Amino acid sequence: MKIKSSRPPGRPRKFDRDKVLDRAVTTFWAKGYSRASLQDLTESMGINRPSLYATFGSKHDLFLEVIDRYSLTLGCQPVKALQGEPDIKKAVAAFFEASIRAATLKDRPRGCLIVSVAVEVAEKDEQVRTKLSGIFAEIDRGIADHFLVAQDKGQLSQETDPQALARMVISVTHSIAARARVGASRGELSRLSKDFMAVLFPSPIQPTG
Amino acid sequence: MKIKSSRPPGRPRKFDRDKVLDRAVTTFWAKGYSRASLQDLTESMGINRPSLYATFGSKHDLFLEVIDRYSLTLGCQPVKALQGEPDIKKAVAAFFEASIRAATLKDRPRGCLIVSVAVEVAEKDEQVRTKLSGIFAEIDRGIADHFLVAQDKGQLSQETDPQALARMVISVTHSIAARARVGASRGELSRLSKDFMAVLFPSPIQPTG
DNA sequence: TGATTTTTGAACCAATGGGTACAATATTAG
DNA sequence: CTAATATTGTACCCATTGGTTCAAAAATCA
Repeated sequence: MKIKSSRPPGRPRKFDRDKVLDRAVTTFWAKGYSRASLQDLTESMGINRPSLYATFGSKHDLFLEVIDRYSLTLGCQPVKALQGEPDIKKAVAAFFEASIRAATLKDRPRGCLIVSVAVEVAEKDEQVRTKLSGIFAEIDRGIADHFLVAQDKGQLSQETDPQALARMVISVTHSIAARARVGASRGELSRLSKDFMAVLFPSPIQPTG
Repeated sequence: MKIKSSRPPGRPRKFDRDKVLDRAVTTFWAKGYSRASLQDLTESMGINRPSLYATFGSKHDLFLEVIDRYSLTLGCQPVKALQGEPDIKKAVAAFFEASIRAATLKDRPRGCLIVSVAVEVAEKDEQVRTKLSGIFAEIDRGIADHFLVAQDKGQLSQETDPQALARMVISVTHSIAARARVGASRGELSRLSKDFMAVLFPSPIQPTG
């Protein structure tokens, strides 16, 4: 009987796949797909070209993986923040806050890798477009489901369309990403999100919507 | 006394400046800044490299002009549609419709040159970032002013913050641009805008939106 | 006409692009 | 130990990049 060895034969790789992937995320996020050169990428990732190609296939394949990696780490934090908050109003507020935070991190590029970078590529790149289309749908569904549950719990009027509310909330984050990228401050972005909160959850006594 | 000649001395140029600029708009819009090569540009514009450089300076300068050109032509159509409609609700509807149309034209790239392309570049390009920042502010102001006038005409509650409403309406178009770019249909985008209309202008008695 | 001014077109340039070949190295299997 | 396997680093490949040179062409001015 063979015991599965802890390590496969051959020279072991010097780097952690996910760690260098995270570096690639930042590089693509900052420079965009085309202006992130192999030199930029290998330097930021701390590996050399053959390692990159052996591990990820090509620059394009790497970019596809980078999109997934971003979605699974930073990109999903707003949705997680929303899902982690039982009260619906607080959940939306947390969603916006997390979006603003993610789009204005100190040591990261501004905006969103998906909205501010990958979307640009989507026009001429069917693989990217298909992937993004799936990610958009997934986010829509994740948030709509959360609102549906809230509706079942009686936190949301039966008149409200959970899907519609989800799309609206997401559109705010798209705007946050765009505005953050061109230099908007956290304060400005917070104002935007507060405006929406006021409209989506009007206080009962307020005379006009 | 010298009569100003209709044409300056020297060989006349073969092309119309704005016309070739429009072609450049489409090329940058489709391919993004970096993947639009000089070859792509000169081919689509129908001029050769020295003409391009003599007329526009460099690829980068051309891109800056392209952003302006887009803003003055296609990009401003939603705002114009809004301003052309006296009734406020209809004005917002027209704004959304024009945004959707501009983002899903048959013979043009999808999305918005500003939101889907130039914003990506903004991160590492201060000139682009500054320009976009100004354009964003201008759009904000243009729409907020329109709402302010509507408020004076009594079409909008005094409680409403025109600037806030402007930002909200604009955020929808940011989302429209992003979603159009990844393949959303006009129907899907219309649904998004209708959701917003329903929230921004709730009709008390109307049974269906 | 001839002098002047400007644009055009083709060819050219150094630098950079993504991607690879290959020998050296580091590990496991026997 | 030796054989087999897989990664690393250097150095290289050629296509493409943004940008330029320069003579020919096309117009105005005198």
